[in-house]
Amino acid sequence: MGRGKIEIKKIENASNRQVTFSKRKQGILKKAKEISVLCDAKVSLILFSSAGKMYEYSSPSTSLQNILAKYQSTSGKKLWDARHEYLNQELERIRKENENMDIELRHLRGEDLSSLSVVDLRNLEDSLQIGYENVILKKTQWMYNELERLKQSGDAIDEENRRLRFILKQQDAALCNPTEFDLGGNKKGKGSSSQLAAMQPFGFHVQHNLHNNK
Amino acid sequence: MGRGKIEIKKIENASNRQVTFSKRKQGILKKAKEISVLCDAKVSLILFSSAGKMYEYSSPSTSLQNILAKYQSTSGKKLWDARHEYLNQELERIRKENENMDIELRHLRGEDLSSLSVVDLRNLEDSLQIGYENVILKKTQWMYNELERLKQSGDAIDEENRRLRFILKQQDAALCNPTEFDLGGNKKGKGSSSQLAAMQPFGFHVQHNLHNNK
DNA sequence: ATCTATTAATAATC
DNA sequence: TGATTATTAATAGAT
Repeated sequence: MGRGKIEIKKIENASNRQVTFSKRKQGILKKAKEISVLCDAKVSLILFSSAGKMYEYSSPSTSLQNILAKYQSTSGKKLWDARHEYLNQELERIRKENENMDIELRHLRGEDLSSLSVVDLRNLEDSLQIGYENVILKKTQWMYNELERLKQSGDAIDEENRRLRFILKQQDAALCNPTEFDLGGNKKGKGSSSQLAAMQPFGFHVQHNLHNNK
Repeated sequence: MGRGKIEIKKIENASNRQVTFSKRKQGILKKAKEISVLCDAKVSLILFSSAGKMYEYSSPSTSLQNILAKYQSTSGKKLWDARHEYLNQELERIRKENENMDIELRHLRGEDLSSLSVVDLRNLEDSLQIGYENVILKKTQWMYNELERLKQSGDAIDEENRRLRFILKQQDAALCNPTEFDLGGNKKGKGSSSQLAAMQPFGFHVQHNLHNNK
């Protein structure tokens, strides 16, 4: 029905597919209504477009729930019992996973060690060492970056400083008044080092002597 | 479509109604297949005749269960009961908990540190130190216990040794034969120390100098 | 069930 | 999108 016959296979052009879906959706929903009225049938129709939009029809005076309940008792297939089963299993699985993780976390925090064998303790020790070293590495990296950033900002401040001194000297010369301001004796990097101290919320804490007995 | 137009209202003649249901059922099932193929749509169609016979169509590669799950999440309507709601929520909650633990574990192993702030890094560092110290403490404790145990077992061996020597001496005396066996010159603790060495699968590894910069 | 006159659905086009 | 229309598809009623 239409200007030409079409083959029943996926319409590749997404736009055409969408248009066809829209038209046929209208058609099938109408058919669903008609059969339910004409034949006093219970009908449930759910459609999802390829874009994920949902459309549904449920025959009047019968909710989808009722139809599904009837579906289950008629077909013998379990819909929510199966779903229920799945959820329970999944929950059980994840709970176990969770417990294992919790134990591992406690061990890494040095708690509940009594149940561990010496070999376990030794592995834990290694794991903690590796973790510690990685953290220190990361922190050191961050500090280098920060220092670099502050050094550059310090350079900019020095530059500004020199510019200001130059302007002052020019002004002095222009006024023929040989006043000398001591601007605090700024040397390259001094501004930045005080800034750095202010930004550090902690001591350096770098300890790379973990392997001394290995 | 047909020899005459019909009004869409319940067909009172049961026989005609059944015939019409049969014909239209065929038609709507075909339409359902067609739209699912042509438009790559997910379709679920369930039909009950007034006589209670059931017919269904589910688009391939999507079970009715999947469609219903999607129906629920899309429409927000609940198809199954409060128990399921609870299971779903619980699952969601535990999954989240799980993810958090996983992240924490990775951090403690020194992985995925890039997202952390310096303060986080510092806390991680402390946590690792504390964990490490606790593990070392536990291991040291274990070793002391082991030493004590071996010492006592050594004592027992010495005791046994003395008993054997005494018996031999008595036998010698009884035989009036003054033979002297050197039983290996066992002194208290010698047996136990070699046993200890055999039982230790590793070096001592005790490192209590973690706080030297604190 | 099968047939077929008719209506309904819709593919192509605008 | 929305409307039009030439065609095909579905089906009501008859057999």
